[in-house]
Amino acid sequence: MASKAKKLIEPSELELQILGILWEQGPRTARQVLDSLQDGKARAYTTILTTMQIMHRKGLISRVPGEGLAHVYKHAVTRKQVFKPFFSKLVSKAFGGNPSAVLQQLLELNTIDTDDLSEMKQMIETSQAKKK
Amino acid sequence: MASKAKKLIEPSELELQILGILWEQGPRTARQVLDSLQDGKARAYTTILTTMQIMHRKGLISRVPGEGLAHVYKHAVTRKQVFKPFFSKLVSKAFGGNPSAVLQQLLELNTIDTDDLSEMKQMIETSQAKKK
DNA sequence: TTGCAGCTACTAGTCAATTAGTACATACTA
DNA sequence: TAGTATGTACTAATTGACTAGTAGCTGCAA
Repeated sequence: MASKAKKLIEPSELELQILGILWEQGPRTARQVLDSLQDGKARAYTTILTTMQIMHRKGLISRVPGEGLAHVYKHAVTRKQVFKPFFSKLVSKAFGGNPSAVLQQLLELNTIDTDDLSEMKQMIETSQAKKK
Repeated sequence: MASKAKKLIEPSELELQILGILWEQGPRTARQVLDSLQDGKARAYTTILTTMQIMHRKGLISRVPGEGLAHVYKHAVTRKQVFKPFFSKLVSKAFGGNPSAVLQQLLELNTIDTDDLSEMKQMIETSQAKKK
C-alpha cells in the first residue's frame, strides 16, 4: 500500500492567520487577505504577498491567475490536516496527554456563550454515539 | 484601581513543553526536565539549561537553590495564564471566532476515549450550570 | 501614447528560538 | 588531596519568521 506518512504541516502564526481567512472566506487575493487581517497591526502589502508566496512554495496554498493582474489564492490544506497534528502535539507536550484539560482551558474563554455550549455538548454526544 | 493589563505571556514551543513538565510533575532540576523530555529529539544538557535560564529571566519560571549544586525550577505562571490568551487568539485568528470549531478539531484526535468524552461532557454541563 | 496605479519577483535586514560549546566552580571519592 | 562528575554562566552560531523595499511589468485613463 502507498505510504500514508504525510510530511508534518506546521504553519507559522501568520501563516495560520492567513489560512484562517482562506478557510473562512474562500479564495482571495493577497490584497483582500491584507484587508481582512484586522488585528491592529499595520503591515505592508508586500509583507503579506511575500508570506503568501512562501506558503505557496511550501504547498500550504495554491493559486490561479484571477481576473486582473493579481493571483487568487486558495487553501491547499484543510483545517483538519493542520490541527490534528497540532492538537496531538499540544495535548501530549503541554497537557500531560490529557485532552480534557485542553477543553478545560478552552472553556475559560469569556467569549463562550450558551449557544456555543449547547453546540459543544451536541458534538460530544455525537462522538460518544460514534464510539459506541 | 490598579492596572490589570498584564504583559502577554507567550512561551515558545520548547518553553511550553518545559512548562508542561513543571505543571505535571512539580519542581524539577534542569537535568530532570531533560530526562522527562521524551520526544525523540536528542538535546544537550546545556540546551535545556540555557532555555530554562532564559525562561527564568522572562519570569516564566522561578528557582530555588536545591540540595546539591543544581537549581530547582518551578513554574511561575499557571496553565490558565498561558492558555487563556493563547486560545483567545487561536479562536479569533484561525477559527473565525467560533470556539466550537476548536472542539471539533480536538475531537478528531484518535487518542480520545469514552472516559475522556464523559469527562468533557461533564465539564460542559458544569459550564452551562454556571452560565444559567 | 504617456503616465499612473497596482501587481509580481526578488532581495535583504532584524529578531527570537534553538542549539551547544567553553571555562570555571563545587563536591564527592579514592 | 587529586581527580572526576556535574553544575552554572557566558558566548556564539544557525535557522526560520516576519518585515518591507526596489525594480520591472501590465493595463487603463486621459
